[in-house]
Amino acid sequence: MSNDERIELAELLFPNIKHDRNYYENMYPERKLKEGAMVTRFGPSPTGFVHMGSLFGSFCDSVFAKQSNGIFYLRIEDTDQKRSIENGIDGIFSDLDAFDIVPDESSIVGGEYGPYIQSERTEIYQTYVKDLIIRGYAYPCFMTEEEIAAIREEQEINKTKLGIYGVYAVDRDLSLGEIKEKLNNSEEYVIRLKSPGNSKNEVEFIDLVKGKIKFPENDMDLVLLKKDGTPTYHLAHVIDDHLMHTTHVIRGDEWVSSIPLHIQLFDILGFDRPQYVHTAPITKKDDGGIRKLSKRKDPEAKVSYYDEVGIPIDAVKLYLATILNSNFEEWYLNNSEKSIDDFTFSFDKMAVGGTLFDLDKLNNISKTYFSRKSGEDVYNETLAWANKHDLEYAKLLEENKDDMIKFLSIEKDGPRPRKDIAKYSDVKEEFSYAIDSMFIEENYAKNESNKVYDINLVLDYINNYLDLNVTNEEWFNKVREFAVENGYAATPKEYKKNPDDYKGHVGDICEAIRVMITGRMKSPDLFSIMRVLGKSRILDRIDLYSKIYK
RNA sequence: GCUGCCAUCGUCUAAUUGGUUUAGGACGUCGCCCUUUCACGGCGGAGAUUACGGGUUCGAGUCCCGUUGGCAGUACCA
Repeated sequence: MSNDERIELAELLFPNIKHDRNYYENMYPERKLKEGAMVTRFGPSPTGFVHMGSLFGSFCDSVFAKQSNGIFYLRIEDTDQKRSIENGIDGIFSDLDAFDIVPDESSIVGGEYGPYIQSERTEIYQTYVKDLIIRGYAYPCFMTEEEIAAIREEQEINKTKLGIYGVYAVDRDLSLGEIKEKLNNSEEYVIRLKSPGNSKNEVEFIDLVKGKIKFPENDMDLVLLKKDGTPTYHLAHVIDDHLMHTTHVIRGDEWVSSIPLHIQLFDILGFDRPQYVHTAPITKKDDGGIRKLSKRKDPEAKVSYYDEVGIPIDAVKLYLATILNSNFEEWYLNNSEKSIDDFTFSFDKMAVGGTLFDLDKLNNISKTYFSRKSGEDVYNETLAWANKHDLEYAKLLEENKDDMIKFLSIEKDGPRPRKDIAKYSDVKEEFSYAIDSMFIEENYAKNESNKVYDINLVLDYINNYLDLNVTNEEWFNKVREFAVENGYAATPKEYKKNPDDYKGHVGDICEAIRVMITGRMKSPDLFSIMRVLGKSRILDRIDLYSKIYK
């Protein structure tokens, strides 16, 4: 086809495209950012809610943009209208928002480089494709699905590479006359790349996490515009990331094999290539095999799962940070005052292979997260959570605010704070003794002890020995005295030496008190609990206990 | 089939870029200690002949080749 014929073809195919590419090049000039600032983007399809994998991706995007004083923007990739679901976009925004991942530019907050929804950029894509046709790098392809399937079958039998390339790209050299004829017959077509590549040549590129990768050059005539004039991911990626001036394309590593195509497209279009960062998937063991975490099969893949179960969002982010950079975990352990924002992430500390999702680790991270929070913070966060997921409990929390904070603050100060809560829902369980109205008979059934304790002994102690206005040490010494007077050993050690000489030891007395006033065998510091409760509530509980066990 | 990536304790990983490594840490697990219980903390154990085989080298977890295994892509889906 001659130059003039290609221009004629381009006009024929895209009569409505009036601008040329310079129009857009001028409309979206280079960003004015500091040296080293990264421009990253998250490009979800509105096909459902955000899952762990894409949350991880967007977390990377935002972290690297933030720490380099760059820009993180969100681009909705909805070029496949068949898969898009209703409210899909809203779901993405609300999920990201819940994790405090805030794009600097998006279809909601706007920005100079929009529109940020691909379905609104069709004209832009077509402008560039029109240019490609004029320059002989693209052509209309009229192959039907059946024809393509037949080719594929043939290729499978011959065990050659699958796809439309070389001799299989039957429409790549159609004459203008032939094309016109098909157009007049209203045959449907797509626009394919007329790949200038040769698979015998090698292309090389640097991936910032995987390093140098070599591929055979792309020689496939891949689809650029679909039958409906909408772009494929490949085309949209190249044009958008160029026009929006993305510096670092961070995406899942299922894309690495398309790299030869993408860099070819960048080159043909005369764009600078971005840096590529391909991240390993988060995986899960399943039936002996390993697969990506799946929204369908794994509840923990759903980002909303964590909120439902009561794992703090920041704990999840902390976990994401530990799988993002292998040196983060140790840093966080050694910097108890710092937060994720204080850590400098780097691409070379990212895992190359897939990472198995480890709920145990998340749990542990969540526990240390809680241990570093003050009682008041734990209270406030738990209340906020309960307001969403357990209104009844939320009400009780509000009614018992002062007490709750006191209980939650026990053994919180000092270098080794308590580390017993992993989820907001644990608070209700672990602190079941904290709220009077929840402290009912059934509580005692849960104390996992079959023992029946000596009520009179405990009453004697409470009435005649307990002084709540002393130090913990003074208090415990008193308990010791009381124990000895009643035939109990002062220490467990003494008891163990001569068990026959005693009825038991101090610990047994504490256990009796603990079970009666908390309903549990385990609790934070007993004396602290008693101080919060006060004598009369202690007596009430003993009274309740005696009703059941007498 | 073709193309590419990956391979260190159950899991996540470290190993100053080939040089005291009896391969380090964290999570999990087990035991002991601390202790009025639990949690925390401390100490310790089990758990990896660095997938396997060859090569280069004075020296290999680290470099090269092969094998095996896992993963991904191979769409008018992203």
